[in-house]
Amino acid sequence: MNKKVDLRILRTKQSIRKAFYELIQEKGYEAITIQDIADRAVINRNTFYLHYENKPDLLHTCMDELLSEVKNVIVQCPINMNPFSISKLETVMQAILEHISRNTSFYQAMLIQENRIHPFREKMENIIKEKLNEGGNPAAGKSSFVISKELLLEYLVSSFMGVIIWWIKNDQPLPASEVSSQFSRLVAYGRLNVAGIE
Amino acid sequence: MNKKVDLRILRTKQSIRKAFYELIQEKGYEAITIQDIADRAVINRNTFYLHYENKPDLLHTCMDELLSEVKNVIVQCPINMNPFSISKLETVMQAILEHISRNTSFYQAMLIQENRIHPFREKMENIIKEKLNEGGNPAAGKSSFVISKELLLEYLVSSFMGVIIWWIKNDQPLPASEVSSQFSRLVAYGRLNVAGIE
DNA sequence: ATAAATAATGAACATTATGTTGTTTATTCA
DNA sequence: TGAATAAACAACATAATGTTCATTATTTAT
Repeated sequence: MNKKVDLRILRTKQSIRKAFYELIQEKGYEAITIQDIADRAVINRNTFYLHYENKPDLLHTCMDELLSEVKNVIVQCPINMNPFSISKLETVMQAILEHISRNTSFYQAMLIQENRIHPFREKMENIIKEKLNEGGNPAAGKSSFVISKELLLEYLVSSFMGVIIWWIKNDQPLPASEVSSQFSRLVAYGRLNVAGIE
Repeated sequence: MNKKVDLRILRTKQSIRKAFYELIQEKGYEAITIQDIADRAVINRNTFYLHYENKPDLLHTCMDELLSEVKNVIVQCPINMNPFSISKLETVMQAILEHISRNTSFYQAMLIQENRIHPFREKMENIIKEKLNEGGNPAAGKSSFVISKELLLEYLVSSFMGVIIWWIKNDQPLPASEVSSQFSRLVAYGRLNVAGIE
């Protein structure tokens, strides 16, 4: 029953988190040393090890906290995705974007910073971008086909995340409602119908 | 004019690359030490520094080589994306997938290995997946709207990469032609028309 | 308000990886 | 075969990690 948390622990943990997020944005995760964190948080390096095993441990703890918030946001959407509908997709995305808006610095630290092999993905995307960017307007067409369910899911999720990251990276150039509306229309009707000519 | 490359250099560089790719797949980029690479390549640790500044330098050199190959593949597609068309998109994607097929181990090392904050993206995607996965079948609809060009580009690229990574991760469960065909249809006509009822 | 509990400090230490500098040995090139 | 140079070998300075232990300070609970 006794659930009091020692104030010192609370204070220390808060300082560490704050220092950590700041440092990630300043120099990137990899470059951070425990001493950096200790200095910034104004604690002894030893004290860090009293609360976290090491740097990855701290990282994962922070991530899990953030992600449980996301989970909450999604759960609190009074919506069940079965049957699937575009307006539901739109609602969920908007909720997530608004949640991100409330925690901008966290998400910038987690999703925008360059890190390891991840830049490879970026570089590769840039190359593909170059090619796709040549594209102007599409031609029309219409039909019904078999699509791998897994492929479709992957398609949805990655475009979802892609748009989110784009939105964060560009300091939210559009309102959350607009982004989620455009996104869901793209998903629903496709590039030809939505963005192209008729 | 004299462009002979010393065989010793060639041999050493090859061993280093080979060792590096193997080690990435075995223990992940972060965990690798220069000594690991030297041991595996059967060279002196010092020799490593004769050819690369440090671990990131080696990584980026490897990445750049691979990426220039991708660039080649894309350029060699005798296709200009302007005007945009779905069959062009399909052709380009198929070319890239086939290129990946020819260099599977490289791409697995580069795109699949877990690394740093990147797992955050994965975790977050999983949460969104959970929600989206509830979805069954869609309803119909049709119209024409304004879509942010940047958002559209980001949408395309990230879904493109997402499908590619999915394909690699799952050991190419479908032929390259099938994946690119399904993908481009999704892009063109949207989830409702392609994957849905109607 | 005070005593007991415990968090934080400070210093020391072993360990491991990095990156550098010479010197020596072996291989390649011409 | 001799000159050039890559690779090996050894030694070193530096920096970060993670652990230990005694001491100090703060918080909690009585």
